[in-house]
Amino acid sequence: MLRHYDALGLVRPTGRTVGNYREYSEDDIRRTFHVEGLRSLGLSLRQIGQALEDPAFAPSALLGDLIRRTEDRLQRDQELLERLRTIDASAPFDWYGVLRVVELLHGLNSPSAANRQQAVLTPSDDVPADVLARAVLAEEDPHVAGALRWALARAGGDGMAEVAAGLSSNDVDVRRRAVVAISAIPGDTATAVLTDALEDPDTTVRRHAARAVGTRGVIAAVPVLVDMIVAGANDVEAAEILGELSQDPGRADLIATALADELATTDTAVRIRLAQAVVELPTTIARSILQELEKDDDVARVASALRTVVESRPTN
Amino acid sequence: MLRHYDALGLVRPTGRTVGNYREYSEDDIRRTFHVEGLRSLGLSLRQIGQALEDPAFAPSALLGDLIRRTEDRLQRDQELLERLRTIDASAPFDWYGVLRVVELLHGLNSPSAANRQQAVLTPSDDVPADVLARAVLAEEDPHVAGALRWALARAGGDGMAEVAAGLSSNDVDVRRRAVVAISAIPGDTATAVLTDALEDPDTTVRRHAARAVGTRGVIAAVPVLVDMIVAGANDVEAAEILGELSQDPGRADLIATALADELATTDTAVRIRLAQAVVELPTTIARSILQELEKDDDVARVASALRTVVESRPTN
DNA sequence: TTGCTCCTCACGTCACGTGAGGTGGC
DNA sequence: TTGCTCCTCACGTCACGTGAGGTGGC
Repeated sequence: MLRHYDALGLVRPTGRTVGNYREYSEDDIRRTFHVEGLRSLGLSLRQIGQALEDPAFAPSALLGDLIRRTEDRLQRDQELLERLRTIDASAPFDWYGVLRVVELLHGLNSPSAANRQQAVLTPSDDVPADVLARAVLAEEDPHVAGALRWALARAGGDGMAEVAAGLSSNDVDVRRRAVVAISAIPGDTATAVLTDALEDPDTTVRRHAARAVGTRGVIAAVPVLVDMIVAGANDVEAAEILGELSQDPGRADLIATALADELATTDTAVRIRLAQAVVELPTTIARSILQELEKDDDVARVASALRTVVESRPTN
Repeated sequence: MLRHYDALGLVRPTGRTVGNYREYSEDDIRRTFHVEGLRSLGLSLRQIGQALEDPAFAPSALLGDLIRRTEDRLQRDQELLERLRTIDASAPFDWYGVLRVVELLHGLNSPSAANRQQAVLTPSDDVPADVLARAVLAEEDPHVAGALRWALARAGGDGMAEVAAGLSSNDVDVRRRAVVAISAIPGDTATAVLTDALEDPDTTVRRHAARAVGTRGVIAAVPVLVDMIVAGANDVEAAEILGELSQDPGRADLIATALADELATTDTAVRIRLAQAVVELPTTIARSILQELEKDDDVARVASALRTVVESRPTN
C-alpha cells in the first residue's frame, strides 16, 4: 500500500535510508493517516489526492455524491439479499433450479401484469411456495392474483405461514388478499387461520373468512354470516352456508335463534332477507319461524309464499 | 459484453455470418440470459462458468457464501452511511474539517475508554454537537461521560434535540445519561426538556431532573424534591434547592405545605429529615413548623435544636 | 554465514469500456 | 457514394497483490 501511494505520488516518503529503505517523517505519517481517513469514507485515491492538494475543493458536493451512491448500494444490496435468501430457502437441487427461481422472481417483479401472469403460469414443479405467498399478498391485478392463488393452493400448505402472516399486516388490503388466498387452500391449518380471521377489524376480511370457514363446517362463522344477511352482503350465499351448517341437528337451533334474534329490527327489507334465509333451514324449524312471521303485516305475504316453498319440498 | 463473454469462452456464438458478424442461436441466447441471471445474484463470471458447466456444483455452499458477503457489505455500508451523514451534517468548511470529524468518530468508537477520553478532549472548535450527543447517550465509562457532557455543554444548545430524544428511549440507562447531560446545559430549552423529565417513570431520572430544574427555579420540581427528602436520597441537596425556591414569597407557603404534609408519617427518621429541610425555609415559616414539631415527643429535641439555629441567623 | 526485511520491475485481478483502424450491407 | 453496424487488437480502469530476482543490516 505504501509503495502504491508512493508510485502514485500520493504519499512520498521524505527521505531514504542508506540502504534505500523508504523513510517517513512525522508529516508523511500524518498524511498517510489522512489518506486512510478519507479512504474510510469511500473516496478514490484520485479524489483523495485532489482533496489533500486543494482542501477547499467542494467537500459537500463530494460528500453528497458519496451519500447518494451509498444509499443506492444499500438499496440494491438489500434487494439482492432478499432474493438470495429466498433462493437459498428453496434449496435448489442444481443451478438450473436457481435459475428457475431467479426467472420467477424477475417475472413476478415485472411492472407489467401480463409478464407477472406469464411468470405464474410457467409450469415449474419446484416453485418455492413462500415466493408465491409474498407475491399474492402484494398483487393488485385481480387476474394475476387469481393465478397466484391457484398456484399457491397447488403448492400445498407450504406457503401457509407466509400468507397467514399477511393477516397480521396493518395494511387492510394485504389482509384482504391474505384471507382470499387462504380461502383457496384446503386443510385444517388454513381453516384454523381463517377462523381467527373472523375477529378481524375489517368487515370485508371477516366476511371472506366466514364464507370460507362456514363452508368448511365451522360454527363460529354463524354471527358473521347472519350479519351478512342483515347487511345484504352476499346474503344469498351466506344463507346457503347457514343452511348447510344447520344440517347438523345440534346446530340447527342455534342458527335458527341467531336469525330469529335479528327479526326484531324495524327494517322491512332486512326482515324479508332473513325470512328468505330461514327457507334454507330444516323444514320443521323453517316452518315454525315463517308461521310466526305471517302474523307480521309487513312481511306476512312474503313469509306465506316462502312457507309454501318450504312445505312443498321433500321432507329431509 | 457479448464480445467479452465470447473471449472468455463463457458464451460462444454458434456461428458467424458471411461478414464475420457473431450469430447467436436460440440456445446461445438462453445461455446468455442464464449468465445474466446468475450475475444478478453476484456470482463472478468464473463462478458462472463453473455453475453452467457442472450444474450440480454445490449451489447451496456458494449461495451461503454470497449471502454472508452481502450481509457484511450491508453492515459496512450502513455504518459508512451513518458516518457520511454525520459528517455532511457538520457542514465541514474544508477537507481538514472532514478529517477532524472522521478522527473524532474513530476515537469515540474505540473500545478503549482512554482513547475515547482522548478523542473528546482533543481541542477542536467545530465538533458537531450531535456526534457528542449520540456519544453521551451511549457512553458507559463515567469519566468519558463526564468529558462528553462538558464538551456538549461547551458546544451550546446544538446537540439538545439529539440528547432530548434520548429521554424518549425505552432504555432506562439512555434516559439517565440524557437527563444528566442535559442538566449540564444551560438555557430555556434544556430547562423545558428537563421539566418534562419530572414525569419520567424512572425514579433516578425524575430526581436528576428535579435537582437540575429546581436549581433553575422551576416550582414543578417541588414534589420530587420533597420525595427525595422523604426517601433520604440526596436529601440535603434537595432541601437546599427547596430553600432557594422558597426565597420567592409566593412559593414559600406552597413548599412549606408540601413538607408539612409529609410529617404525618410514622417514620421518625423521615420526620427528622423533614425537620432538617424546614431549616432552609424562610425564618418565620421555619419557626412555626419547628415549634409545632416540638410538641412531638419523637423529634422534639431535634426540632428544638434546629429552631435554635433558625432563631440565631440574621433575619431575611 | 544465515534469516529477515525491504527494494524494483513486471504482470495479474475483475468485468468490462474505449479508441483506432478496418469492413460488409443498405 | 454515404452512414451505419459490426469486426479485431490493444490498452485503460481501480487499488492494490504477487512473484522474481536482488540487497542491506543483524
